Amino acid sequence: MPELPEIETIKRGLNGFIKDAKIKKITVFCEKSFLGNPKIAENQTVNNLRRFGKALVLDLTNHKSLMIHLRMTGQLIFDGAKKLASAGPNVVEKRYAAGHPSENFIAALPNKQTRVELEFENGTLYFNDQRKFGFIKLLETAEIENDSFIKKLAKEPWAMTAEEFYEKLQKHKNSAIKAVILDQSIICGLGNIYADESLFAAKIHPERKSGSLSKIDAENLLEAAKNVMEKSIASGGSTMATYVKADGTRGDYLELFAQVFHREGKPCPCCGEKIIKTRVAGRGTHLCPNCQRKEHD
DNA sequence: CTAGGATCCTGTCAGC
DNA sequence: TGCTGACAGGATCCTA
Repeated sequence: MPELPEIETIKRGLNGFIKDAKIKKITVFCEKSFLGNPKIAENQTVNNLRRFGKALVLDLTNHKSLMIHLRMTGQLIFDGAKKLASAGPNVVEKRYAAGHPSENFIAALPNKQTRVELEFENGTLYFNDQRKFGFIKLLETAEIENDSFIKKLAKEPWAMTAEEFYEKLQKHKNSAIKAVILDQSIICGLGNIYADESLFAAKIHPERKSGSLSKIDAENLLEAAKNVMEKSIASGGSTMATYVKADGTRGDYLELFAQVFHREGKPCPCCGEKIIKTRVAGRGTHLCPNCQRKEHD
């Protein structure tokens, strides 16, 4: 899915469209994609957009909130006009799309993969999700922090000290480091892409036991995680803007920053060795066998 | 408690 | 062409 940088991008992007906008009607096409009674969120205004790790939360006027998790293939696509008057009369941007990159960003909606549709006064927000792992959940605003998922989230890399991170790695010393940094209760925000990118940047082999990392390794890895995610947020994450190039052809937003992810067979940007793809912690894993050594002293 | 694997679901792609 | 299995930007549940 969409990892932390994508959700942060979605939050910032949607803010201009749906903050202070009223939800007129909610249509649920797939029952398991919406938890709770959608009627309760109708005729309510979105006061605030918040992010908790990879979850997006829309706070409503009636002290309820919609918690949205995109998981692997979720997307949020808004079709309509920007709310901000500052957008002016010549609003070019009529659609804002972000999340799992696919043709849905530019397709006619709703379509086969549309699970929930939220009609606002100024447009429509589509929640698309091919694999149905994602969901929208209606909760009391006061209960958001007590939600089982949000409650166990660890700190984000920016809020964590290298010492803290190192201590956490020691607690899971027999697991592969990649598995450990994918665990949201240990460090929050990384997914499969940024885990691979962070490990590459810190020159750490994904299969190394967490306990074999030195304090310096831990510090480097934490720094790398911050850097790769900041860079992705700065480039707009996975959005319609990065998916459709200026000439109308399809691009891959990974081109903007990925050094190893989806680059198997291509030269390592650091040493020229061929990037390889393996399997670690049950996930496809990309690395440079020269820059990231398993053996170390 | 940790660690690893199966599982939820749909779609696409490589290999016969 | 049609079938089959592998796999996918996540997290949880079950087992040992």
